[in-house]
Amino acid sequence: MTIRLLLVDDHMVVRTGLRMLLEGPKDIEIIGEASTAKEAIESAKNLQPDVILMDIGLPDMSGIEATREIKRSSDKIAIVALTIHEDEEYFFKMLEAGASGYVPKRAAPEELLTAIREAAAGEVYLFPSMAKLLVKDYLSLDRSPEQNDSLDGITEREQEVLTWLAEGASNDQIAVALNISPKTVARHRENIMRKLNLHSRTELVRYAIRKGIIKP
Amino acid sequence: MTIRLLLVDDHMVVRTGLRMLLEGPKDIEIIGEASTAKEAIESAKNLQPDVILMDIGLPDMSGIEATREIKRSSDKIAIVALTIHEDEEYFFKMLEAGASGYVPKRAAPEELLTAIREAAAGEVYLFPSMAKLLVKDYLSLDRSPEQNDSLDGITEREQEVLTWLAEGASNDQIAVALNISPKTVARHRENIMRKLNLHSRTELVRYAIRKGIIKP
DNA sequence: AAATAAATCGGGGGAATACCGGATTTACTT
DNA sequence: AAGTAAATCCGGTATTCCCCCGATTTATTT
Repeated sequence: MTIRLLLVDDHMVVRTGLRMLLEGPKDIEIIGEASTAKEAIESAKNLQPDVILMDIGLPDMSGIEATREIKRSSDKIAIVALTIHEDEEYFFKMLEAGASGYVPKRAAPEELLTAIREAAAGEVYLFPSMAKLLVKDYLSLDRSPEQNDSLDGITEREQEVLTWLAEGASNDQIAVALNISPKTVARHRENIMRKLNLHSRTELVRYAIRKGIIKP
Repeated sequence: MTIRLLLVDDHMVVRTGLRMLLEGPKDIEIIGEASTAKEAIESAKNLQPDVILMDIGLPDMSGIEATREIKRSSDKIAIVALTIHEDEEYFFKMLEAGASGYVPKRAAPEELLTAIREAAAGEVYLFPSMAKLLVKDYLSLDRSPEQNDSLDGITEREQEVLTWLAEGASNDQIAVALNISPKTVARHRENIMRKLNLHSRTELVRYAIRKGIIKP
């Protein structure tokens, strides 16, 4: 099975160079070329390639938008970005658009081939400098709903009340839900606030979101 | 400049195999071996290798913990995970521990070499199936502080008030902060709530967090 | 000049909140 | 058996909130 490939780049010389490079391997077959985003979208629809090699800097609209458009109509088509841009912004936007690979033009030919083959196989190839960015981003995120315990001595019932409070329920609503007196709810709330050193419902909501008790 | 490498794997045959593979390239020099996590931590401290090739399944403690420990004391040492595990859990934990590369044992020798070289260069190499997992995770996160535009017709002043409200300030506090009457603050709040179709301060807090106006 | 929108200020009423006090029952610990 | 902690309930009060009504000034648009 050969990989049916569509080339998208606005420079003829680049396309020609890529042809020379990619027509060597027997598992790749170039079935079309496009020099604008509009052409790319058209060709993608008509040719249904396995993989598209997509430049980002195109004359009419960016390869990112083209990627988004193509992935919307045919999700099966894998798209590999091949670009001069190595900054976070384009990279992350391309990922969001649905790209399966990201290769800077300075990369070795071998890497481009790998990216195309992995994309065709449903995998994702990221150039190491790009992978570094993504990992950095991953680590920067507080994956820290500090989940679970360590709610500083909050009892089970109080946690229950806390959840309702954080969801925005009034004392009366909670009372009905838990089948207890509104005064009891208020009492629980007071205890919670004292233990957590909070002083209003709004602080309580933020606390609950931080702890992952409720979603924003 | 050769890359000074430390091998960590509890199976001698594996280490021997890796030696055969890695002693070919002239840019890599194996300066040590370890068969347990404890040994690995020791050797890392003493030898200060450029890169460590780390197995995850070790007899005394996991390669993940060893990685965490080594990165804590010597951040400059790059660590590449080489393992049979291809599930999300180990992968993400290894990233969090500070790994610069993740290569399954089924990978081609070339890929392992690439990973080592990229890690030595300060980059990150991820095996395509792993990259796919990371991208999937990236996309799954609501990177959705839908950034401040389209706040549904909220005026500048109202946004200012909204920020204070969400931070948990009372009308009076906001009045002092903005040097206006508490009644004006209340009026702004009313307008905000009407425009956003919210009905309490708690809803307002969650809205603000969703929109990225304030942090949890 | 008229219209519109934004920002400011005010009154009033009913509801809910935040915080204080005390109390009982149950259950687990020492 | 005494003690502690949790969960429940009750009353009171000052404060704040939520929502309705109104208004003026200023700036921009038409």
